[in-house]
Amino acid sequence: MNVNTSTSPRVPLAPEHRVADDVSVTAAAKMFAALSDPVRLRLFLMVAGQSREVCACDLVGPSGRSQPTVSHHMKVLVDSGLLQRTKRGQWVWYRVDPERTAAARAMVAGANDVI
Amino acid sequence: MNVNTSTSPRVPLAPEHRVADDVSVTAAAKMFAALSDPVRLRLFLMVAGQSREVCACDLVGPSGRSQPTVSHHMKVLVDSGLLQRTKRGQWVWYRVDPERTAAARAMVAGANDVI
DNA sequence: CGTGAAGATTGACAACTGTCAATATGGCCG
DNA sequence: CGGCCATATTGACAGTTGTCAATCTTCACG
Repeated sequence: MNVNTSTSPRVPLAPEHRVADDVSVTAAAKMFAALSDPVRLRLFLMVAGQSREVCACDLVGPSGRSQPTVSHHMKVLVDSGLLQRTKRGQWVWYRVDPERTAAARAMVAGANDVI
Repeated sequence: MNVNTSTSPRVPLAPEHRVADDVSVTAAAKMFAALSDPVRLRLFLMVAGQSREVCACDLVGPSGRSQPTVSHHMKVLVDSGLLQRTKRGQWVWYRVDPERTAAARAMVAGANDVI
């Protein structure tokens, strides 16, 4: 009944819905990479879940990883841009960067659900 | 002047703002891992940026990677849950899974910005 | 100063990942 | 059937990553 059951493609990708430039894609990929490890995602959530800054000293225990490992993970999160770091006295405090996290969320949002 | 300039920590992490259970954290980490490679993130955006399904055959060229590599990347995206796959005739079509992408976005949203 | 504590850095190692060439699978059409 | 086309799988290899023990650095405070 239908001449073209297999709906041949060739409706190529859409005019020029410019996806995103190299720079922002690379930056976004780096943020997602920072969240791609379960331990590191938990560390991020521990910070993002608070309405105030979180001390590094409160992260080692709950994470179940050694201090150097946690330090390494936090550096990855900061380098990705998702978290910000402040040293106060001997302690280090972390907080979310709202703009960068918003950018990450926007990337996951397709063209459809407009966030 | 201030006895406690260094704002000693010990305001430990917050009552029981349950962060997220093991399962969802692991699942979310898997989704972020899927987006953590620039090439793969682009592939995802090519699909997410369209309002309709996208044929696999339209992804190889623009991605600048070999067909097997693209096939591998798309499998990672599907296995993560971010994309859905349908084979129609000889062609394979991809589309976003709205619920899973929403879940991923929710994870990136801290407690503050309530999405 | 010196001591101790918080956090960072280094080095090492196993596990994982992105990539391609080669090959396999499965569907269309003549 | 037979050939072709789209996509998947396999195998191999270089590069990256998560982890810890050991060590270093920085800071507060006597």
